[in-house]
Amino acid sequence: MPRATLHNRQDSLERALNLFWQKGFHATSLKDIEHALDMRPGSIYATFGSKDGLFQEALDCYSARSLREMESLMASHDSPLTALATYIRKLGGLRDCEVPSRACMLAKSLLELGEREQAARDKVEMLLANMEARFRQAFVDARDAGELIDPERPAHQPERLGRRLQAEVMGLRAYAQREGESEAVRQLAEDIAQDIEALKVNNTH
Amino acid sequence: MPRATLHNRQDSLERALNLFWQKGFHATSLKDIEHALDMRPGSIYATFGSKDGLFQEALDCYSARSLREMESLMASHDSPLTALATYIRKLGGLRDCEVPSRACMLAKSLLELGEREQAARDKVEMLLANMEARFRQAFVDARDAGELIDPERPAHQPERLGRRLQAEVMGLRAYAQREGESEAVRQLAEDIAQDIEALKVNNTH
DNA sequence: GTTTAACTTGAATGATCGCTCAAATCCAGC
DNA sequence: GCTGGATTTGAGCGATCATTCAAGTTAAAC
Repeated sequence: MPRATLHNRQDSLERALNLFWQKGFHATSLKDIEHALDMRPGSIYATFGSKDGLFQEALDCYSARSLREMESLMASHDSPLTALATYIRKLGGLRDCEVPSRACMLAKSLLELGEREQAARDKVEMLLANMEARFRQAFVDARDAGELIDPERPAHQPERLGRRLQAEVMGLRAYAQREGESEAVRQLAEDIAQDIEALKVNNTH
Repeated sequence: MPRATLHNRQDSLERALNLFWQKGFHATSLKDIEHALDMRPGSIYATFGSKDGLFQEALDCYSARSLREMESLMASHDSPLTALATYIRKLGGLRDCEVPSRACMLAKSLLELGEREQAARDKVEMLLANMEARFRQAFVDARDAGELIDPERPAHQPERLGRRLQAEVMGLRAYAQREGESEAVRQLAEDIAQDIEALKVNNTH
């Protein structure tokens, strides 16, 4: 073993993620990446294969982090529905956060990528399906705990609630991408959160 | 007047819109545009000034069409809330439609455009604000007609309902951009539509 | 038929794109 | 200190990017 790598792979991926998340796939150039990672083209290609490959690894990075945060949030609440409402209310503060983009990286990529980036698109689809499955599981947990006020209603099936929540999150975060009063985003999140709490038995609203 | 224009401006704009809507701003090259409009670079620049200028005019074109459709839908229903529910249910059929993209062109552009396309971004923000204002107006009409079941509830203020609807539409259409069963999109739209109808007095649900 | 100005053409521009690879660099093992 | 092989470098590749403009084309006006 005649030489150690100069750069930490995970750290490089986080930096690349921040770039792609902020500027999108097409608007991010190799020049941008070289600067952000402090690596020369040769090293980048030796490590990640291609711009597309780096992008896909960054997507994994983003998705893993998102799922980790979601898991930690679910673990810290007894009630799945309360956890989800908290999740949404946190997104309501996005406008005042310092993040590469307020929009969801997966949604942003879903809308941006075309046929020429089929592999990355497939990955986005899979990661979105994972996220939706996690949402669905939260509603299954809620139902099994007897938390759902009307589990027989078709629209309150975990499958439909999970799907709906994913769409709400994509919509909320797209809305948060707009310039404008942060209070509007907060209110929007509050309204969505209250709709989730309204699914709960014995809720006071 | 020594020569008539060979190409119809509006027709060219529609073609450009379809291209940009499908591929996004960055992934659409002048080559693509030349082919779609059957025009050479010189004509394109003489007519529209720049790729950015053409894009912005295409945005106007999209927004005007969307507002026109919305207006026509509102006019054909006595109840604003029923009209909005119909609007959403129509979006539920997006997966089976032949459109350049299932996603909203404004949302897609909002997520894609960066600081380098500031002028276009500003235009997107304005057009989104217009659309949100139209949604808000529909809820004002519903309230003034006594259609709203609980007009005093904060979350049922027209301003908040309009904002919410815009976010729901962006979320629904982003979700529709995914590959997958068209039935899922239809159910999602149905669930949103029913929530709108639930705002209505004397609704049977 | 000639003039004239608007319109169209397409080769060419410099910049930038993602990417390659031969050479330089570096350090563990001896 | 030397050596071997993994790692890094950066000049440079061909392709493509958005854009320009001098020249060519066209049809209304006279």
